[in-house]
Parts: sequence; structure tokens; C-alpha cells
Amino acid sequence: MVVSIELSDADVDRLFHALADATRRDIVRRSVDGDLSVSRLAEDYPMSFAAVQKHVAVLERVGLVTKVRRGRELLVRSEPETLRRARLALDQLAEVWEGRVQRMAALLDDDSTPEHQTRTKREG
Amino acid sequence: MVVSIELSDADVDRLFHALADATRRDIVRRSVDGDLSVSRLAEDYPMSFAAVQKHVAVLERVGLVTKVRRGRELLVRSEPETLRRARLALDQLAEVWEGRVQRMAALLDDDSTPEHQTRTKREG
DNA sequence: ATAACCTACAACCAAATGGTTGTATCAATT
DNA sequence: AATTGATACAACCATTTGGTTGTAGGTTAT
Repeated sequence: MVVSIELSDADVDRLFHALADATRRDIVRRSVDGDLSVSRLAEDYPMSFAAVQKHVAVLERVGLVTKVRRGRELLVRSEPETLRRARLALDQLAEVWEGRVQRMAALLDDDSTPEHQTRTKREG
Repeated sequence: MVVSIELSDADVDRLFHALADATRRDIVRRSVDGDLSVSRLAEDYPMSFAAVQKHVAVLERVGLVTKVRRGRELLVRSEPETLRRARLALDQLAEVWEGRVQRMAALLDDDSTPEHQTRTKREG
């Protein structure tokens, strides 16, 4: 079972930054099966091998991909769990609107009984 | 009804970049009710008014917030629809893993009948 | 052993980012 | 009309980013 620790602000910063580049997102997509080496990946982008290497390093630092040695090459594999955390961060941002709906309901409905709204509680 | 047009790579770049800053994410959170002006928002960050103004501009450019004039101030309101699009972009990235599951199933099960896999289609 | 291939990493550069201060505009108040 | 408050925007600066080339270290194959 994955514990899914809470991400710090800095973590979320880095995670979204890693995702804010089309080349990096493409690398994540192509690395799902974990059977492509860095040089193989690099073949399909209009930039140097070293540039692609840097992109992979950015993804690796935030845990969006991992590298596994096979012979003289490193196979890149993307990690769905980290992407799931990015989604979680987005969801937590979106939660504020749910809270707003809650508050609006409370204004309209006096029986909104805020003492047992366990559904809206954040799990710490 | 919101049409939810497809985002270009550059759009997703800008969207995730806008979200890759803790101050900007906080502004989005605080602007849910749309009752805070730029200067009111700026009061709570350890930086100049102009810096916060720039952050709001970044959010505005990608549609994460809009500004509405009220007297001499501009009220900032965050736009849930744009955040929903960010989530959609994440989901489309995550789809590749579903595709992988699909392909693995096809290897194990000869009757995977790829000609009528309507279940895997995303609703727009 | 030597050659060929894959990766790592440093040095360098241009452009973008995130901050600053200063000045101008515009609306509201007096 | 003059003042005050809120915003806009330009100029500037330091740091980061995304690219480059070059060099060096392992691993495989000949």
C-alpha cells in the first residue's frame, strides 16, 4: 500500500514545473512501458542528446520517471504514482470551490447543520 | 454549456507553469469568492504590490482568474473551469497507463477484440 | 585491447522568470 | 480642484531555465 505523503509547496512547485514542458510530458508518455533508453528517447526530439538528458533529469528529480540500467543503456520508466500526486494537488486546489458551495448552502439553508459535515473535512 | 476546447501543448505549458508557484496557487484559493482586490491580496505576501500584480497577470493570461472592476478596485475571481482543464490535461497524460493495461490484456487474452473497445473512450 | 556506444557532467550562453523601484493613470472622496 | 487609493506599466537586476558543445567514464562487441 502506498502511503501518499503530503506534498510540500516546494514539491508541488517542482512537480508542476516538470509538467509545464511539452517535451517532458511527451517523455513521460513514451516511457510508460519502460523500454526506451535515454538515447532512444532523444532520437525523436529536435535538440541535442544532452538537452533530453536534462529533461529526463528534471522528471527523475520529481519522481515522474525512474531509470533502470540494462547493459550499457538506462531504460526510462514513468511513475504513475507521482502523476497521481499531481492530480491530488489539483484536486485539493479545486476543493476550495466545494467549500464555497458549502458556505453558500449554509447561507440559503439554515438547517445546513455545520456540526456534522464530516464529508467536507480534510484528511490531514 | 461549456465547450471545453482541446488545449494546445503551449496552452498546457502555460497552464502548468502558472500553477507551479505557491503564491499563485494561494491567490487562486483566496479568490474563489471573487471578493478580494489585488491590493487586498497583496497585503498578505512578503513581496511588493507590483510582484503580486504580476502573479495575478500570469493567472489571468491562462484564464485561472478574471478581474472585475468595482469602483476603483479590481476584484479577482478564480475560474474553476480552467482548473478543470488542467485536470483534464493530467488525465490525458494518465491515459497512457490505461492504454498500457489494455495492451497487456491484449497479450494475455486473445479475445480482447480491439474493434469494439468503446469503454475506453473518454467522454468529452 | 580497441572501437563503438551510452551516459554523465561541466562550462558556457541567451532568454525567461521573479523580484525590485519609479512613474503615470484613473476613480473616489473631500 | 486637489488628494487619496488602486492599478498599470516600464526599466532594471539577479537567478533560473533550456539549450549548446566538449570531455570523460563505463559497457558491449569485435
